[in-house]
Amino acid sequence: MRADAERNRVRVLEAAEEVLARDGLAVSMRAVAERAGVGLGTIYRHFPTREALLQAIVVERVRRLAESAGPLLVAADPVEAFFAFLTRVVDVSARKKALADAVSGAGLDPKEGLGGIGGDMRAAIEALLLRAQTAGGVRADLRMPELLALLSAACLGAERNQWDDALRDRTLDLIFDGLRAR
Amino acid sequence: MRADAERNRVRVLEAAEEVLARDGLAVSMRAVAERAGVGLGTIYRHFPTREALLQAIVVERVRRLAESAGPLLVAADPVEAFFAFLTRVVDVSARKKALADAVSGAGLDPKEGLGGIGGDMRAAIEALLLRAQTAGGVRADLRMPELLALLSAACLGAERNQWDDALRDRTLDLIFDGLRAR
Amino acid sequence: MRADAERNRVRVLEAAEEVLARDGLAVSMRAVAERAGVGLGTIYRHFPTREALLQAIVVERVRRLAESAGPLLVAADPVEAFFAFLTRVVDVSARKKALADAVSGAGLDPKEGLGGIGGDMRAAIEALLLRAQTAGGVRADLRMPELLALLSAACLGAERNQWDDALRDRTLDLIFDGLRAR
Amino acid sequence: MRADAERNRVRVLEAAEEVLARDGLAVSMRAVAERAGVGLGTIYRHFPTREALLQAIVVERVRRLAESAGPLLVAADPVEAFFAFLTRVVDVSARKKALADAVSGAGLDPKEGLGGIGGDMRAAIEALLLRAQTAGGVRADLRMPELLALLSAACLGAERNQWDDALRDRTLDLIFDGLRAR
DNA sequence: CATGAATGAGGGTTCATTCAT
DNA sequence: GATGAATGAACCCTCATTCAT
Repeated sequence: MRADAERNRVRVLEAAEEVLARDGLAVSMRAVAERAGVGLGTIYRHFPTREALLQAIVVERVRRLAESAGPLLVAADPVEAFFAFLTRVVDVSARKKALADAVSGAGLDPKEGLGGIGGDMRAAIEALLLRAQTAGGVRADLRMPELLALLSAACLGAERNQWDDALRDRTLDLIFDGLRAR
Repeated sequence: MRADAERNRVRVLEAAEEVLARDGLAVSMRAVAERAGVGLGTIYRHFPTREALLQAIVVERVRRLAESAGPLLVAADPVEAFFAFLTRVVDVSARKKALADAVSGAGLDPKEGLGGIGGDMRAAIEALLLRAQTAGGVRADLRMPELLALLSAACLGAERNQWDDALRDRTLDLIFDGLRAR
Repeated sequence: MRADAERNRVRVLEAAEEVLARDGLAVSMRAVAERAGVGLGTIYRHFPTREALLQAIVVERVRRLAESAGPLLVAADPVEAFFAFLTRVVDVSARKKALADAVSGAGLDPKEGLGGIGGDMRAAIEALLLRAQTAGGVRADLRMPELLALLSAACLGAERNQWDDALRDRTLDLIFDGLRAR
Repeated sequence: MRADAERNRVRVLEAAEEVLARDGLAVSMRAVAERAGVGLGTIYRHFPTREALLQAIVVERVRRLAESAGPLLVAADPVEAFFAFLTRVVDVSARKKALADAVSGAGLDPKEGLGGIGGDMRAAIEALLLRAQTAGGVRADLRMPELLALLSAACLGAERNQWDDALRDRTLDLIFDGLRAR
């Protein structure tokens, strides 16, 4: 039963992930259940509340993203690593709805405020920023609040307007130019 | 009766404007009707659909914003004028919900795509951009798609995270730095 | 429109009344809507909440019952009038579910406590009691709390066990014997 | 395994007993299972249906109550014994929810009708009544149907309105006065 | 024309019961 | 035998939209 339950939990999460990526935070529980090929009750067994399910997905997404920063933290070129990570976050936002909301820290939990993205994510960004600044490639006066505001904005824009790769690159290049040390 | 009808149309629009600014795109038709002191049916007489009403407001807002660009088009300092207008748009976005969506041209009508903001707005921005580039204050290679993407992103971020004036200024300064000619 | 709305309000109340009388407090809103030949939303237009609808019915029932005490308050035989009213309340309880709950003051609003039946009802009973005591037909030491407890119990019993007229009379006779002055 | 099964049956019954006493007939099967420290399926192994489980408890309760009448059947004062037993039943009703329903014989199984309380209970009451009547302390014309109706009503009232000891005594005194031989 | 009452699909959630493990 | 995960009907309630008045 443990195996079954775990399998279903995963199916629910995957289905919710997909539906969320496609339709955004407005997903209905029924839609998730159908996508997962599972009864409504099964979702509620694993997640007490709609909110909880969406949170779980979004937290996991952010966790994975933050985790993916690992190699970049020891990359040879700290500046490139910094910009690469920001690009990655925006890229995922363009492909998966509701990530931008997560990065923005709003929508799911209004209290979260600007820096409401999980501590790991924030820490990863901060570490990458510090390395890039230390390496002299990023303005020394760049602070987290503005950086997060910029990242959040880029993610929201990328999701909302479905930036394609080319537009994303050109737009981020402009932003990144503003962040570089002169 | 023509006068009556027109008066009601205006009342509905004004009420919807207010409610939309306060509560965002999730406004209910009933809320608008109550705010306007008008029956639900009256709204539907003037606007066939919830979508249509919101579109109308958003179009009007954008129109007014575009209109406000007029003086800036003949301002003494084209570069300052260009940045001032962008700042104004972001500023309004932070104060009035759903403007960011308008500028993004998405959410209401997904077909609209990136440049879905009304032609006037787009034209105003383009004209300001051209003047600023000609004056040599803005990178010559800045093109409209990226500029609009940036503006849209900033608006969304400002609305979502309720940028205060200080954060807005600091964040926009970073963006603007990336747009300046070197 | 006023006429229509009022007609529907009445239909909803009548339907709810019937269904409530038949099935008790567990009625579903859908059952009421179907019985009334009305959409679900129509119920919610008139009554903001399930609770509110049931309250309204029950309050009206109690009000009518209390009102029906009027003539008895000036009846020639105060003692007979007193017992007649109690009998009537129990009688209605046996025929219409949820009245007993109302008289018991529980189920709908737990705060109500023992004397939670509307003030009018309570006042009517108290007045009838006083007249009957003054006339010397009812024990002078009978107080309201016990009287209401007895009445509530009889109503609950009559509803639950569907007392027929004969059983009701015999049972109430026993109770009334205990209330009579010796 | 027989022992195991029997032990579980008892645990389920005890848990259901407690939960029922506290929360009334609305108990959920899950609540019972958790209280019993047993899986949901285990309950269904022993009781085919929610109804059946509740029935079983109620039957057991009534059985124990009936059993407790034993000493009273040979008590020195038959009249006092009679009233004492009735008081005890009402007392338990006030403390343990769903007993009143049991005594009323309704709610769980509507077919049961008035005398639906187990034969033992009924027999105990009848025997006590007979002794009390023979002793001349209770009206000779008191019959079982009315007596059970009264008892049922008192139990329901005591449970619903949470009679405290004082109110219970005063109310029962009134009822008992109506039952006494003159 | 204006009104707002009516509609009913759809939303989140609960829970008795079944059955794979 | 025991477990508890899965099921899905049912519940209460909201809201865009229609249409009788």
